[in-house]
Amino acid sequence: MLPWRRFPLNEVNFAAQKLAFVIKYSSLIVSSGKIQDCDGMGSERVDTEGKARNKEAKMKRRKSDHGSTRAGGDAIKNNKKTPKTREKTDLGESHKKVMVFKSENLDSTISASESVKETDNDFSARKGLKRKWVQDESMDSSVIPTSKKIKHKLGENSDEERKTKKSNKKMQKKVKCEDSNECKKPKRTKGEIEEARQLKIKKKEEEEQSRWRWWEEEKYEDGVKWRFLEHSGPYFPPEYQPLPDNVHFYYDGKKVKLSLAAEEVALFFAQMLDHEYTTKKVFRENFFKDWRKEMTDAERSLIQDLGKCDFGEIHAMHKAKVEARKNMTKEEKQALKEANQKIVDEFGYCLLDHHRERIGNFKIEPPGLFRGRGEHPKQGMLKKRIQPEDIIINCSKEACIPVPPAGHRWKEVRHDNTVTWLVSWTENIQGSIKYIMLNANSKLKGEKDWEKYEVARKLKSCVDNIRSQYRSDLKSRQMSTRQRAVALYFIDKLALRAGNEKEEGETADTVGCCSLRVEHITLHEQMDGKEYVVEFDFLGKDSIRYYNKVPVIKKVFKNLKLFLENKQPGDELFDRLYTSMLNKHLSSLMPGLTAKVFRTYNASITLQEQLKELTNKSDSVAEKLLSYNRANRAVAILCNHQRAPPKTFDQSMATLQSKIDARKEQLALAKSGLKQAKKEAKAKGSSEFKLQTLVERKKAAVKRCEEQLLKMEIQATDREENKQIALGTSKLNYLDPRISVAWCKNMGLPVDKIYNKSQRDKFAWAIDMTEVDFEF
DNA sequence: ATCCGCACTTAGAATTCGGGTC
DNA sequence: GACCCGAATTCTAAGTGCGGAT
Repeated sequence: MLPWRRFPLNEVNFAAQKLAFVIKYSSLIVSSGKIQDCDGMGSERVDTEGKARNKEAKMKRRKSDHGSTRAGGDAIKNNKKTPKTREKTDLGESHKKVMVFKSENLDSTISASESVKETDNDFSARKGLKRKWVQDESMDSSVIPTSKKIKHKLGENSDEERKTKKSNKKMQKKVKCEDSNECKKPKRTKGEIEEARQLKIKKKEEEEQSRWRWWEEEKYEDGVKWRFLEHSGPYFPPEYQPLPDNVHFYYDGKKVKLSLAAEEVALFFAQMLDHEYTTKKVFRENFFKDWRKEMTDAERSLIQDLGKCDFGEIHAMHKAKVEARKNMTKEEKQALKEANQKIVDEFGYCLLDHHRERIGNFKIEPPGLFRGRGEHPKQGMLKKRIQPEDIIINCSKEACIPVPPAGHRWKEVRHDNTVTWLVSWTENIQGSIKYIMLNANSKLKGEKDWEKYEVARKLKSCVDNIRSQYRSDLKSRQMSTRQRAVALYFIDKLALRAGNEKEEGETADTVGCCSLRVEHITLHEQMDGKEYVVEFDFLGKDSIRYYNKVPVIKKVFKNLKLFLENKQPGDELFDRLYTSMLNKHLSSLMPGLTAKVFRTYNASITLQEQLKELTNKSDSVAEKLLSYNRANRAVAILCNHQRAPPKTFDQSMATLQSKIDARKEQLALAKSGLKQAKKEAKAKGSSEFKLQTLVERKKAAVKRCEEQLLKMEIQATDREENKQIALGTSKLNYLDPRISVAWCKNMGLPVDKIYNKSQRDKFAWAIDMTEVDFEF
């Protein structure tokens, strides 16, 4: 690697540092406790008008910026902002990040872009491929239930094939029975349980065999997502059931019988009464406004004050219903489960290019009160019931078009194979479009996912150049270029999101990199013994707080100082920068490169490096898994994936601790037992066979005890470290699964130690194709 | 050139499942 | 067999970014 391509030394996160961090960060997180409230930072929020003015000014500048050459010379004098006191956001116990990693540049490896080939679209050739597939891995539609019409399309495999397959399965089952003890110990309720278990195993095998190995097929021509698509349409939630006669709503102490529409909305509110939402002013106001819209004139003139409404009985009824559900008999639960399964069978699958694919969300979202995240201005608004007349169906021309519910018709039926959705509707809160799409284990999603990681790998080979480019851009004479360079520095180093512009008043006030405001950063020439520290404090996606103190290079620091000149807290930090410009620039550096690719790249490369550093082949399984989780955790911290600590966290930790203590006692007991046995054996001479075996047995007991203790202790460490960190998001969306699969192979671990069933399904392509020596 | 609608990914919370324990 | 708890799944909000209309 050429020296000039590298980050200067103070930027490189050395392996030793990182290792120390990983070992240390657990204690940091554990000991950090509560973070200060944002408002404690002395930052002020500007009123909406102020922000709107800002935006306007930015728009004007956007037009004139071309001519500007002197950096900072044309800084805008901002309008005076009127600060507004804002309701405090309860951020809960989020962890304080003390250090964030940066991945060091690795020697570039040219990535395998060949996997994303775009060629032959000769359908007959493809057909041949497919036919081959059908023969090789016939789908047994008699086992996996489908809706009628989908089933008949599936009937491509001959009975003969089916028979052979079945007999194969029988053989497999027999073998299994012989070498496992499953057959030997029939359980209490044996018959049924055993049968169910066998059925499950069988189903699993079937699934494995019927998996569409799309990654072995050629890709379609650009833009074409499918050639044939058939489905049963959406599943609608049940109609509203009026309240029983003994449940009443009271207004101002008097019983009021509400109209059906008003009653339904009242129930939405009553259901949420235990939730904090219903105490919030904005929520209550929005709800009340929308509720009144649903009332009859008479109701509207009577019910004027939400405070006088008594939903007590409705709330109690709802709670009783929930309780009753919990207390259902086994038979009732079983019946319910079967009914649900029937719905899944009918609506949960579609047929896409001769393959049966699972749909991700085939149920229409039921009506209710909108629950935004954070301080959402629209929280509490009524989310309306979706009618078939709101629904657009997308499927093949040749397919059976799903039938709308009786007496209804679809808004539209279209046949657009350049999109992946099956059903769409427009939601009434933001006016945005909602879609029904395929499950994550589908070809459509999997292929895209694979492609995403290939783009990120491509970035690996040119990231050095890009870094040196934005570093030299820090000195650019053009203000917008400098801002772009600093933003890129943050996006790369801190894995910040792009930060698109948002419509004022439509959503919670959250920001990403390009939309950062002056109030979100504080500059410290010196802090905690470090130079040029930037302190970030803002709410990001989902109103999750990002708090971090980061030492930056001098040039970045000086630029930030410049950007802050003559600005108010509510002004934009990067007033000359837009995500569109940034992405346009990035795509000129590398095709397909956008801001979010950096997140994927840095996440995956961090995982790979961490795994390399943290794991040894000689470690025990539990230790390996702890290391894997720690590597995963390092990524989650980098990407700021937080979660509310589980409600039962303290309790479950205590339980685990008491188990550990008990095990320790047991171990001590086992040890003294061993000692005693050894003593006796020695006294009676080694000829005593019985005593010798006793010693061996005791030894084994001690060893077992020790192992179990270690395992539990590791589990406790893992859980403690994970208190407020969510691993799932990075695992599912940012970490190239091939890194994990290769690691498993290297470590001699089965993949199901790190991926559960649905994760294995989602990453089937990676599990199938990854070799031990895979390098991201 | 800019805006905006659209499509699709990413996100944490809520709910449900299922296996272990008493 | 009831109950409890962590894991898995579901749900849907909230982002990103492309590309066509203007």
